Amino acid sequence: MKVSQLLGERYKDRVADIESQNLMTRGGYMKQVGNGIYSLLPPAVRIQRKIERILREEMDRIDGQEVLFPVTMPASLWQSSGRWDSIGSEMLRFKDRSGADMCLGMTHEEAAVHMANNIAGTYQKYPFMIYQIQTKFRDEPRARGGLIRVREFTMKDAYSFHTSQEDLEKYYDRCYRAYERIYARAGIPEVIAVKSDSGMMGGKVSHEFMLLTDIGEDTLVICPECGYRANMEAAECIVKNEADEVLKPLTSVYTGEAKTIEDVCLLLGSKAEKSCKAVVYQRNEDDSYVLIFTRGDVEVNETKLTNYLKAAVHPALDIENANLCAGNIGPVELSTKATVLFDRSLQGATNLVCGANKEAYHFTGFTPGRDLPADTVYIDLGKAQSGGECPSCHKHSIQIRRGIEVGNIFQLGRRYTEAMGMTYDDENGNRINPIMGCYGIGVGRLMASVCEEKHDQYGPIWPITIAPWEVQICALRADNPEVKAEASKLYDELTKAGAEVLLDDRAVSAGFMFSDADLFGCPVRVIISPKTLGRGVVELVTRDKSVKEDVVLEDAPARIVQLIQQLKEKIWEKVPASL
RNA sequence: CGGGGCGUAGCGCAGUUUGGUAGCGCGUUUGGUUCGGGACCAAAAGGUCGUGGGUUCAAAUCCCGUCGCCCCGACCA
Repeated sequence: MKVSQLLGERYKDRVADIESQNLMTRGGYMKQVGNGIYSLLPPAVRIQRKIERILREEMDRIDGQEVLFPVTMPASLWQSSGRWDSIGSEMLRFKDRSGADMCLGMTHEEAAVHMANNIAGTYQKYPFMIYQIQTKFRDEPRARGGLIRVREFTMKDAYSFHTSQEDLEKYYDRCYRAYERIYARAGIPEVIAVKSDSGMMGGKVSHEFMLLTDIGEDTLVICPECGYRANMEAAECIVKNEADEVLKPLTSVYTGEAKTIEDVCLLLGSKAEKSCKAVVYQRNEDDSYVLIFTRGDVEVNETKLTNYLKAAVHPALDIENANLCAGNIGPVELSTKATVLFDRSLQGATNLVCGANKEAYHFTGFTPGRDLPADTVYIDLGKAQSGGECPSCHKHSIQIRRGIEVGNIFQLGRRYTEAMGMTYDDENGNRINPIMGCYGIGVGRLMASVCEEKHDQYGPIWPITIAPWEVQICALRADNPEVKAEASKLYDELTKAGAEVLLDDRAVSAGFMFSDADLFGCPVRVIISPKTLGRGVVELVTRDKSVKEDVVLEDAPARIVQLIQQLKEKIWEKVPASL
């Protein structure tokens, strides 16, 4: 490809806060069409095709069979699993000409079960996995971050079917390994797997693959010592309570206007971790109250709360009513309709400050083990916090980090096969619902994540395995006949040798050409100019500056092909063996 | 869905307070001079001022509606 022919413009000025969005917009990779909806230009499509190729190879390697599900589906398919009603407005629905309800696919468990049903009626077909690479539409309430969080995107989604939990787990591990290979091959071996909350997908075990970065939207809990890694949504919260030797009596103290934890603690000379607070939520379904008592410095993890209650909740809207309950240790009689829960952070705590069930008063000397009923149940509902105890090794302190979710794997169980009546006959002729797993990777998000991880202030530094072109030739002074001829010759020779080459043949100034080249981010750059030709050489540099050398003109094609090979091998060094 | 902001040339913006000939920078086209990190000179093209209505002699500007985009929050497979 010649830059003079390439569709797309590069821009000099910054256009977005998130670097991948900024660089990919400035570099002419994409153009926004609407909120969370983008068109991709040739460089981005080339990257996307290469990522898709890696995905296909790795899915095929774990015995996947590529299929294609429809984007538009009838409501009846989604009604058969119950999700037509359980999924909210993030699924885009519409009616066809006859008035029938339709929707755009946001995931394809239903379609996968529909396809597999009846054609996998005997245990002898199992296990098997089907996957597709296709467009999804999710009507996100708030798209942001360029390709990181969009409404329409390309996704690789895979669905496996098994006759036993053991078999699913074995396959799950293979897929886990395949994912590690995918990220390594795409040039970001830094991606880590974390335990995650399964959310509405159902099922028990699930992992998310995360790229650690400050702009990530997920919060992660990591133990740097033992390797414990979990999404904040799923992370256990363990805080230490050192019991005081002397237990003070429960005493009511006048605290006046002081209401917040900070104010009360300041007034009474206490610390947040020596206090107890109540947080009030309401169930979405009937607005009934849920009170959670936690240690003063511990936040409520709403995901864990939702999972425990098996009901969606929202922070209490009615502030007056909420205040009435908040901060009191004996709220049951105040609000009999409320569900009252005690967080594990209170277990073993002593001499706390807490609300006294009376306006302008607080208790001191509150010791849950003494002052609450003996049968009080303490549940883990807290948000893990930096410095807290690692739930795995129980020795070290956890860290809180941010990450982008670049993929996930779920053990789904029989949730869909049962609901949709998919069965197979086992050895004894019994009809059994197969067990499922599902495995997703967003292609565009992966591309943006690589950009996020691999760039400098001038542009992306694409790993050679997914770079839009492997080599860019910068022909400085393309108006010079000799430069033009040599650049063109090198372009032909490299292309013939199988390299993917971008030739900048425009008669623009050097600075302009180099800036554009930085935005293209090709791993290998060749510079030909009257100056280099005067010495009978071309300049060879890598985008990451690790290689910089002059090469004699006639040796250039061979050396460049060799360098490409070396860069590829470097990527493969970090790719683990497949299972 | 709540709060805030913005829609004027391909891109970025000024002009709106106080109504009166549509502006600037970048980019584009043509010609010339330059030439190793976003060069310079000259000329030119390019806009239903998001959109619908209203007020007015007169609306980018004032009023009402509507659509779209951005940011914060809620939400999120």
